[in-house]
Amino acid sequence: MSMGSPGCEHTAHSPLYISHTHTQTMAWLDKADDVKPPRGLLGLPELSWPGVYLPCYDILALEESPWVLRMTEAPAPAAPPSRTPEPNQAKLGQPQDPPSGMEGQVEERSLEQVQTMVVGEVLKDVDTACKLLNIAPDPMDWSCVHVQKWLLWTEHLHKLPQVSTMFQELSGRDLCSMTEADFRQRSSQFGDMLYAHLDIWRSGIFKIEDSALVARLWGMRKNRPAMNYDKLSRSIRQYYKKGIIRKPDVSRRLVYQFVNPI
DNA sequence: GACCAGGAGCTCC
DNA sequence: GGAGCTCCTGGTC
Repeated sequence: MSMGSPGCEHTAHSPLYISHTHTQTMAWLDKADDVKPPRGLLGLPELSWPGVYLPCYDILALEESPWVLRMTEAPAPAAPPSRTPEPNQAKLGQPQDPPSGMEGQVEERSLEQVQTMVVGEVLKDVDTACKLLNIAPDPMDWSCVHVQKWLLWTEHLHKLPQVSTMFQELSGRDLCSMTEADFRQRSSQFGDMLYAHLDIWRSGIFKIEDSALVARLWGMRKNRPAMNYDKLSRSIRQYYKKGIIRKPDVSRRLVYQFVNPI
């Protein structure tokens, strides 16, 4: 794959890229030396594709809310400081007594929604960063320059101090081989946050939780009322030929993987 | 029964 | 002509 070369000018897709409705954004991204993320232009409609599951965050997006996730394997990344309007968000990552009754359900739902928002926003940021920085979606392909670009962008996005200076001379491969403890060693305050963000970048695999629901919503999006999963899956298989989607190496039912563009 | 894979025909732009 | 939907057959789990 050639996308890893420094200065490469291609426009990379997000690991979660499904289709391409952001032509307007692409037009100015190509000449973006200024890496300030366009906060108001982060929209990527397909990222809120309902009924899709992300293994590392156990995310299931439903029709009523863009993203719903269940925390079973990994915590959501730390909330960006600039995106913390809800009081509940301060509770992320903190141990809590299990809620009880209606009040507990409401609180749990609020927490889910906040977590949903955070992860959804981070996933949008991934796609935006790929285009803004001209870097590959797969961190394994990053050069040292790309790593620094990513760090500078993350600094800017989350108003961090100069963490990039603590990760110099590291390629993407080096970065991916580091543990969370390694990250914390380099930045005790923000290492875990950076590690969580990198973890999202490394995720290319998703699972369809409710095939019927996904098919129904796909039909709504495509204005095909008769859509069902049989037809949807046929469409997905068409993406195999285009190199957009494939089955993971260990094939499982309803599990697909986005393919990095060449 | 549900999912997977792929061929072939069709419609739409 | 390409993209995507639809229908179909056959296979696997």
